[in-house]
Amino acid sequence: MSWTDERVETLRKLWADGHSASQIAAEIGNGITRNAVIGKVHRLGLSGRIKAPSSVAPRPRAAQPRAHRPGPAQRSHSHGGGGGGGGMVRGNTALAYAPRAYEAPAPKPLEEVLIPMSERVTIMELKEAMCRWPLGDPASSEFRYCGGKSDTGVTYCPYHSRMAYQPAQDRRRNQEKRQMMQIKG
DNA sequence: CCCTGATTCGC
DNA sequence: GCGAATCAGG
Repeated sequence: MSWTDERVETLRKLWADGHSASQIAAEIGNGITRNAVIGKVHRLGLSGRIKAPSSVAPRPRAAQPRAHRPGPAQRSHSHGGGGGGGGMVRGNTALAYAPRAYEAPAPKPLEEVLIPMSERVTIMELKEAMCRWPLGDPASSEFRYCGGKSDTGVTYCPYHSRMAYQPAQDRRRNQEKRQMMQIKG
């Protein structure tokens, strides 16, 4: 199998959409591994996604003499290990951030400008039937809760309930894969 | 431990 | 060009 134009298109789309390499590999399937995805991403020149340059230390190159690849079934138990020798999807921290957060001069939350000060409540004013959606920095004295009306025992108001449960849609394909690695060893 | 992307380099 | 092995970080 090789990288067809169709696969490259899928790769670019998913990568730009913030999917992790292992997720894309699982999505394309057909023996495409996470490493293959990353390698292709580099060759396509779209590797630098969202990370800040200072986040990754500039490692010295040509300084890691690696033993020649001995064979397909021989590998030392080191760190990483090529993604676990078939490591698949589970955590996906890449989905946590947007693919365009590299230039954010205003770290202020969006809700802070949308919700008037008068509608927000402190933790002391918070009642059971009030929305507990956090606003701002919890370590700051300016920290407030939404305070919108919510049913007793319900955490959020209808508006924030949607936001809280929005990123719950794709948790399917990794189920079988994760079981394979669970039962091994 | 699990994961992530980055890089190297034999093929 | 491809991708496994490896590295480095969370």
